[in-house]
Amino acid sequence: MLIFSVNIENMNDKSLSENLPSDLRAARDEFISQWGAMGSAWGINRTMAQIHALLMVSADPLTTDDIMAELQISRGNANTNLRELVGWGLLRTLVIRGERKEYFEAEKDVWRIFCTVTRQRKRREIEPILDMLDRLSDESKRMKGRDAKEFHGVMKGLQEFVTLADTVMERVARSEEGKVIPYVVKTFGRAK
Amino acid sequence: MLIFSVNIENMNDKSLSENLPSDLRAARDEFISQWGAMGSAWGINRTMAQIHALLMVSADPLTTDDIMAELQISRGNANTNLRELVGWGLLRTLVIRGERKEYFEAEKDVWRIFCTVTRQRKRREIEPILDMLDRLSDESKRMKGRDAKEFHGVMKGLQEFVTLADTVMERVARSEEGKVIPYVVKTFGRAK
DNA sequence: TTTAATTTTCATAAAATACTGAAAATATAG
DNA sequence: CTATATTTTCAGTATTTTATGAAAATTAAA
Repeated sequence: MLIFSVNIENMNDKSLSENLPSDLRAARDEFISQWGAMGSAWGINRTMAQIHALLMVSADPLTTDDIMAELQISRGNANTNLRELVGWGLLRTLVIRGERKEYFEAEKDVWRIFCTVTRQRKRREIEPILDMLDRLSDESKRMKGRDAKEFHGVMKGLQEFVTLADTVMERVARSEEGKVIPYVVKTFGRAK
Repeated sequence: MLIFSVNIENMNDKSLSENLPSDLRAARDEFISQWGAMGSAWGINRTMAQIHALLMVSADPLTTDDIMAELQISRGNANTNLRELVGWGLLRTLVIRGERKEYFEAEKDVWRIFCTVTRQRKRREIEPILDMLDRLSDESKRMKGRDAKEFHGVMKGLQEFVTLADTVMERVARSEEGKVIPYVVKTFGRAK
C-alpha cells in the first residue's frame, strides 16, 4: 500500500528541481527567492509570491505535494497560499484524467498577470481609499478655520489624483496588450 | 525648571488635535488611520505612513514631541520613521529661529508626492529586480531542454515588461504635472 | 568649559504575521 | 456503504517586524 503510493509519487517528478541541470536549478531558485522578496516589499506574503514564481517557471502544472517539496513548506501553508492565488485569479486548477490530486497552473502571459494584479489591487486597496477620500473631502468642504481649509485642500487634491489613477488602472487593465504596449512605447518608451 | 519646560510646551500646541473641533479631529483621525492601513498593504510601515498623513494635513510644521503626542508613539519610533521619511524625500526639516527643536514639514503637492514615491520605489524595488531579470534572461538563453526554454521564455517576457515599466516610471516621474495630467485625462480619463 | 536640551541608537519587549502539523471534513474509488 | 486519498481548517508555535525607553551621543546656550 505504502509502496504503491511511493511509486505513484516517483512517477510524477518530471518537473521537480532535483532533476534539473544545476545551472537551471540555480537560476530558478534565485528567481523564486527574489520574487518572494519583491512580494514582501509590495505587501504580498512571501510564500504566496514564491509559489506564484515557481508555477510561472514550471513547464507543467504541479500538485500541492510538488509545491510542498520544492519550497519546503507545510501542507497548510501551501494550501492556504494556493487558494489565495486562485482567489486573485493568478492560478487555475485543473484535473488530470485518472488522477485524484488537483493540479495548479499559473497564468504565464506577463500582460495578463499585470492586468489581473492591477485590477485586484485597485479593487482591494484603491477603491476603499477613494471612498474615504470622497467622503472626507465632502465632509470637510464646509468646515471653518485654517486647519479645516488645510485638511480639505489635501483631501481634495488626493481625491482628484486617486480618482484619475483609478480610472487609468481600470482602462489599462481592460485593454488588449497589442493596443496599449505599442502606444506606451511610442509615447514614453525607448529613452534613457 | 520643569515648570518652565512645561510652559514652553503649552505655548506650542496650536496644531495639536486636542484643540480642533471634534468633527475635524474625527476626519483627520480617520484619514491618518486609513493612510496607515494603506501603507501596510503596500509594504510601507504603518507608523511611517501615519506620520506622513499627519504632516500632510497639518497646517504648521510639527516637532518630534508633537508627533509623539498626536500619534501616541515613543520617541525612538517617531525619530526612526521621521528620518526614514526624510530619506524618502517626503519631509523637510526646518529650524525656527529662537527654537532649538527641529520641525518637520511634509510635501503637500500630490503630484510631487507621487513623483517622489515613484522614483524611490523604482530605485529600491524595480531596479534590483530588473538587474536580476536581465542576468537570468541572459544566463538561460543558451540552456537546453524544455524546462530551460520555459524558464527563459518567462524571464524574457518579464524582463521586457519590467524594462518598459521602469522607463515609463522614470519619464513620468520627471515630468511636469501640467504636461502629464491633461494628456492622461485626454487619453484614459473621464470615462467610467 | 559646563550644563541642559535634543536627537540618536539599540537591547529588549511587544505585536503582527506567517507557518506547522495533525485532526476534521470532503471527495472519490471500489 | 466502506475505505482511502485528498483537501481544508485551525490551535499552537515560530518568525519577522515594529515599538519602547533609557542610555549614549550630539548640539547649542550660558
